[in-house]
Amino acid sequence: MELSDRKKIILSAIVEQYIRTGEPVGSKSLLSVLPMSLSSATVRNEMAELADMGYLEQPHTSAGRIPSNKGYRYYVDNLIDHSALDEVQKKQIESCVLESSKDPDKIIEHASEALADITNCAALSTAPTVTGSTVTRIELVPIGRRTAMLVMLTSKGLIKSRVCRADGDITAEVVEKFYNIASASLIGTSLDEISLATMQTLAASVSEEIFTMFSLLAAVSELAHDASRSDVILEGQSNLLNHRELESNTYELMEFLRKGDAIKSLVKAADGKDLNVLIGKEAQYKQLEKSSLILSKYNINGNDGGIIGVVGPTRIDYAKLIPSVKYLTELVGKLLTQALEE
Amino acid sequence: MELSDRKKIILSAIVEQYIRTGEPVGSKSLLSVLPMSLSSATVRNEMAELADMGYLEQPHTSAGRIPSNKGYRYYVDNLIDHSALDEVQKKQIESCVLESSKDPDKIIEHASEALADITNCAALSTAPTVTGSTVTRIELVPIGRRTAMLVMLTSKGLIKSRVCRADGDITAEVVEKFYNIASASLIGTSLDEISLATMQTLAASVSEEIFTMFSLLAAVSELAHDASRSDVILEGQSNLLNHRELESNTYELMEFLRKGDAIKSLVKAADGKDLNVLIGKEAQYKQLEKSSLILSKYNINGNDGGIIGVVGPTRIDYAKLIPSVKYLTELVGKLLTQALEE
DNA sequence: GTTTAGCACTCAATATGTCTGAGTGCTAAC
DNA sequence: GTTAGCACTCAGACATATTGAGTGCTAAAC
Repeated sequence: MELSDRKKIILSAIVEQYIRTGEPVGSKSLLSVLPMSLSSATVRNEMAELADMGYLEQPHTSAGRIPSNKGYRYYVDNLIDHSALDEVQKKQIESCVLESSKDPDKIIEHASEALADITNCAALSTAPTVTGSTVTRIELVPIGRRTAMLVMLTSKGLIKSRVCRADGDITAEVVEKFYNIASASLIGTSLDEISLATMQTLAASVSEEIFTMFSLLAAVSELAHDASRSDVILEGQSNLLNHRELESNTYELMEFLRKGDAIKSLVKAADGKDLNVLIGKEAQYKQLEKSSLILSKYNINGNDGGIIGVVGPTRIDYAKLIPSVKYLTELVGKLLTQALEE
Repeated sequence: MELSDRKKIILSAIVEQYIRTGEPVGSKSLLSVLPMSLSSATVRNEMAELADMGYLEQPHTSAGRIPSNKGYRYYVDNLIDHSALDEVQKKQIESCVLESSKDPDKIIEHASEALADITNCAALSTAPTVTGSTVTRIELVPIGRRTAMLVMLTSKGLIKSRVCRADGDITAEVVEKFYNIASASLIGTSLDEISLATMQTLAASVSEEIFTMFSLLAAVSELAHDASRSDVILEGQSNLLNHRELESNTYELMEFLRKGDAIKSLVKAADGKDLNVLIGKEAQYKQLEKSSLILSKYNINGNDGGIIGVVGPTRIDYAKLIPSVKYLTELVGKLLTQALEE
């Protein structure tokens, strides 16, 4: 399966030229970018062999070659340097990301926005995963007669809050009772254990103001559910319109990304490795068969955080984007570690 | 400027058929949908006159007619019933909107999502306006050694919160000092007065822990700024891809909507009236010249709230969508009034 | 005066045919 | 193993008919 050096050079040149121009690459036009001097016939022979081996394909008989998925795969795995980030890029990423606020959600959102802009692709990201985290604290801040702010803190440092409205007045006693219940039955439990049903039984245990208490506890369960949902955030979808090879099914692609369920499972599957590149059909979804994903994990305090990545056409500039995405996630990791530091 | 009854019927039929089919409407094909029996020649004469008057235009000599902006305008203003909502639609809207949570932001977001789905257009919305509102309360809930949750309540019932991180430990004294400053200098001031600069001078007035205090106050200003920003929320952009008459410049349109500045000013301009329909060039933006907006205001407790509306091609089903949007905003208004009730 | 039938005319869309050129595969010579 | 040369392929561009939905106009019918 090992390719000769010359084949490597030729494959690499074809991939790069195709990525640049979007046109099938012919033997003749390749000559000018090859480092050695060869005739077009020789190149043709090499290309024919590469095609036989499955690295290239031909849109039609009398056209040049384009890389197959396998070709891209080989290129990504063996022919490029995943850390070769040029200074200009680096600076650009830094300037975009570092001017961010200190709110963790904002940092991630902002970073994916920047990524979408820089790459001219759609960017996707997930907030830090909370799987397995427990509730470490719950605050109830009364605001109106029947409204309050609910703040929940989890063992992994994630903070979630929401406004909630009770079906009865939130008196000092209610607040106190709420704290009693919370510290007795909520603190220390894992997020997935807090369902509407368990809250219901919990509320039933109080003697008075059941309804008030229940509406508060229901809000807690919504909040817990919200926190563990870890939606995929999508930015710069409209960039996908700029890639004409996606044109035929941009709508399907955008809907697919928007729905988020499938992409969530992909992202989850990618969670193991630091960097994940999915090329075309490798992603196993019909809607993605003309697209590639570059997903990279960020770490918070050395632990798994979430994922940031890009979606573009298979004909994406891997050599430039892979290092960019990697670098971006490193930066985001650092920023988040800082932001969540006690 | 008044049209004869027959012209009204014909114009209405043309608009409706064009909306349905997307094809220029010819005199012959109109016959079948007209309530009276006429020859195609007569209809042709009427159509020629309507075209002379500017209500119709012709894509090319040998094609049928399509409504001009003026034609749509007449149709919207005089030929349809803005409240004629059929029961099925009504039920559909209700079922989508009512199952919403109690968080105001979520209600609006959810409603626009539903609207986008129902109409197959992009939906846009703004959170309740805060112009002129003042800060009525600020809560600082310490969470970690250096992190806290900041909650701000405004005179119009809007609640905003965020996590903030201080450049020093948030001790009990700091919290107390913060409350002193807040009640002395923040409560009662209007949101736009809370700038980073004023916070800076405010922080300078404290003797100790200037940096800690400043970082907290800076977060307050960010929060105030956030609250008064009133971004335009966009849902279902991908639906725009389904309208082939927008195809040529979907990207420009989507970017235009995403950027939000221009659309914000449009929405603001629309704020006066309960219902606003902008057809094609009426919106004064080149990117919108093939689109129409239907914007409707929701009220909270009888006061101005925000805007919810749809963006689609000029060839949009006004007769169906106008009542739908209107009804949706009424529902949302009720829900929000309920949710924000003390 | 309004309505209608009839007819010549227009023009986008479609189909058909031809040409061109970039690119290939193969063979035979270097 | 490399290269020159040549026959072959085929998408895309271009020119040219064909079709048909639709128009405007006129003159007759109501």
